[in-house]
Amino acid sequence: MYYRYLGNLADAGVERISSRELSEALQMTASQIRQDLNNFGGFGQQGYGYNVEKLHAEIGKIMGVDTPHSLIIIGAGHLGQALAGYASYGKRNFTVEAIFDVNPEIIGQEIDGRVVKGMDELEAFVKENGADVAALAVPKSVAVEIARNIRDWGVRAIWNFAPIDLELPKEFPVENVWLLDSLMRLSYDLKDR
Amino acid sequence: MYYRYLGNLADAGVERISSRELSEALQMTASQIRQDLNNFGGFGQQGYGYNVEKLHAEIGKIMGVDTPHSLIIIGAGHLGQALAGYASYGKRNFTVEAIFDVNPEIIGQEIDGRVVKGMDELEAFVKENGADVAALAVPKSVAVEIARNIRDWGVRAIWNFAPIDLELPKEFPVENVWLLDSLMRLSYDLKDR
DNA sequence: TAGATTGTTAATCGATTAACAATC
DNA sequence: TAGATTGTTAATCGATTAACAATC
Repeated sequence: MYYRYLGNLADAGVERISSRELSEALQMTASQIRQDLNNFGGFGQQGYGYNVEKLHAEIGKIMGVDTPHSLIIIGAGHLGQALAGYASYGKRNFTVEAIFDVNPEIIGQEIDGRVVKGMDELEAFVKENGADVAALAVPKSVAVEIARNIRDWGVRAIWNFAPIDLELPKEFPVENVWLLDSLMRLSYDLKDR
Repeated sequence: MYYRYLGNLADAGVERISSRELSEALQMTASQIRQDLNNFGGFGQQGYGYNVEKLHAEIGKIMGVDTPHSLIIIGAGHLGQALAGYASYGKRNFTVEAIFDVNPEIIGQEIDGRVVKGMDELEAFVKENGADVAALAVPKSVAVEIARNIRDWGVRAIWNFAPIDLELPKEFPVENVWLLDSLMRLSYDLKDR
């Protein structure tokens, strides 16, 4: 959240910001912000506040944005194609290296300049090239098995869009993007209004 | 989280579950679970535990899943099309009512059996039919303005996929789905491993 | 030097956990 | 009746807020 907001400020040409100003924009207390930032280091300066660009860069470093990461996309259905065409990965230093699907009609097609590979090529590809993150956009019926396999083959983390628990050891990094959960929060917000 | 897990249990035919068993599956304490559930009502029974189907239904009611909701999709690019084709809305009692785009080449095309309407039809559509939720899958350069408009016209909540703060009054329900944020959490998890 | 604002400690608050009586 | 497990109170813990000395 800090990273995103500071990026916007930097784009807008803002040079410095105080914890009080940040607190108004982000709807939290200035104390909270100073505590948070201080857990990672003294990024501010008494009497001045924080330099926007420097703070943005520091938080980026903490989050690992300064390290390039490779991304492969598994499943080239609607969602997989949307993920493949998503233009902003570069902003977080990610690069899409390959896209895979089982469907023979999709294999060989071009999506945003990349030819979709068959699932039978996945094992060899991962073993040869590795992959920092695999976006899993496949039906939930096959997600668990694919997840287990790609982890064994060398994928380091999974960005999971299948609405199911992947059952991997809990130290293995998984980010679940469960769209229905967020839609359900809206249905809750709409109650009794 | 409870709703999702209990749904899986129900599908698997599990009839009853105790807070202790739930706590093992969900990686939290049994105390926590009993506290959480009791805040909404006494759904369990001493000596027995919780009836899976009943608890699932109760949580559904709390979340508003028992009320049907309408959904419109604004922006029929890759992401909008993926959202339009997403099959599982019914599970949360949502129905996709219409899809809109500005691009003349896309307008009139069929996506999963629905004809894409032009953005110039949006105002009339919303004023006439209303919409509980609008999924906003448009470039961030136009997102803020569209958001302001559709709220004025009668959309009750926004499911926002544009990576920008929509600047709506904070009592208006907005769920931001910021994919790069979750990808960035993975980049953080991958640090120093 | 005076004003501003951080870094940091202490106080407060709320959330989590533990414990156990109630009861199925 | 005995065993199991909830509902709920009390104890603990951690996170947030307030306050202020340090310092730019």
